[in-house]
Amino acid sequence: MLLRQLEYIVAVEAERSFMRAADRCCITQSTLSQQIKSLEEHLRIEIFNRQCLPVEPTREGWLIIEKARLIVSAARSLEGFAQQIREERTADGA
Amino acid sequence: MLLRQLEYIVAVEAERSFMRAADRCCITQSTLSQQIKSLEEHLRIEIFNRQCLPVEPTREGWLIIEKARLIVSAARSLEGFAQQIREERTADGA
DNA sequence: TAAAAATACTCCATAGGTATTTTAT
DNA sequence: ATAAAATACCTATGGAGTATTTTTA
Repeated sequence: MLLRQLEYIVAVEAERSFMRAADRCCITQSTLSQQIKSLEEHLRIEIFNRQCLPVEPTREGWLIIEKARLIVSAARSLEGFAQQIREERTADGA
Repeated sequence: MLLRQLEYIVAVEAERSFMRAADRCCITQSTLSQQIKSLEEHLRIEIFNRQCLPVEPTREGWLIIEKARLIVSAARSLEGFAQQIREERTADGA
């Protein structure tokens, strides 16, 4: 399970479209589709229902996406925190 | 930044050893060393002080590891949650 | 029939391994 | 001297791309 794959499902939920989500993630629609499929196979849970357009999360997908959002958010927070540390370092002239 | 790399620094903090942490993560010491270096370069923060043995986190490393632990824990929780969903599914006979 | 998602390839970046060297006690 | 971490080098998996084929509405 990759952090990126969690970002992808969060993006699809937000955009309700694989194409737009791919744009947002700066990857192709093909890669997004493959990576989400790969995550679904890993978890053995279908996250999105493609039987309709626009795509929407399955009942189980919603629960996964909710947790994914927290993880993605915490990961971004870690990156931001690292940047903050670096900035404080230069401000100190260290 | 990879989820696995966060697992690696959490393991090193727990084991206070790259070798034992590698064993725990089922990878070689070499891979662990490379992946932690790669993470440190990505964040541009030195997480562990190797000038001493056993290795210990730097001042800044502690802060990163603390946040990493939360993310790793949330990721494990997501995997466990997925398993739970699958079990409920079979229990329902669906 | 016109969008959007899935798939069949191809490529290559990098996670991971083995063997060795360097470093810390 | 010796245990542990770093590094040089290699391999192979899989993340990502292009082109095309299904799908859904």
